[in-house]
Amino acid sequence: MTDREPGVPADLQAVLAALADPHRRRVVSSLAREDADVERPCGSFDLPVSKATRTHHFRVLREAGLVEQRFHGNGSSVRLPREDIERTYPGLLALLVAED
Amino acid sequence: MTDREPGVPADLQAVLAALADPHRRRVVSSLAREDADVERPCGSFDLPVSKATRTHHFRVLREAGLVEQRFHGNGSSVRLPREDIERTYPGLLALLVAED
DNA sequence: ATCCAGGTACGATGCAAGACGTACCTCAAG
DNA sequence: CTTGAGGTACGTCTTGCATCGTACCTGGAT
Repeated sequence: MTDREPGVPADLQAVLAALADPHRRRVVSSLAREDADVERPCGSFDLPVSKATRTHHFRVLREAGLVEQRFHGNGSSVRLPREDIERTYPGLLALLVAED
Repeated sequence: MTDREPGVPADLQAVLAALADPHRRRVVSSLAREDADVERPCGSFDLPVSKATRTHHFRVLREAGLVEQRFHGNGSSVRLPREDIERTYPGLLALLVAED
């Protein structure tokens, strides 16, 4: 089963709301720092929260269009739709990468 | 008077949290669309909220370093520290201006 | 002096959102 | 088949935050 989300970033309101959470921002900036648009398992970001909460955060990111999530049965991975984000909100990812 | 170091935007966390609110984002993008760094009375952004709430929002914006607020007795005005913001978070204002 | 518009401080309220436990699902490895 | 890891759904708890009313302050206009 190769489900993919639409892939178009949501409105700026949703995007900023999603990024206003430190855990979610950390996921996105972590992906944005990768060399390419690599697909990473959701568990590879060690978020100090429970499984249920992690599911919640990835849902918010997905619905904001900030990640594409692929479900493969007993696991799931995320990928940063860099092109789409960059086209809609140019410079946004650079801001996150520059942090710290 | 919670004055921070003047002219320096706060960390990205505070900035994004401040911009996650539609009313506050509207104030900033409205200022960012001005021709120059003009000083505008706080009442000139017609926010559909009470006086107390407006005070609250301007405080958040001020503490995030997104506006400079000048108090002149019985009134107050805000100004966008465009240079400072642009230096710390290049491209941020452009994102807000581009919003419909 | 009085009034009023513009602001702040404080306290209260209502709701959204983050966090969690539990139950349940699916697949892969034993 | 059984087990365990990774995920989701649901209900709940709790915290944070936007909002407001009220009281109070200040300065300009009447």
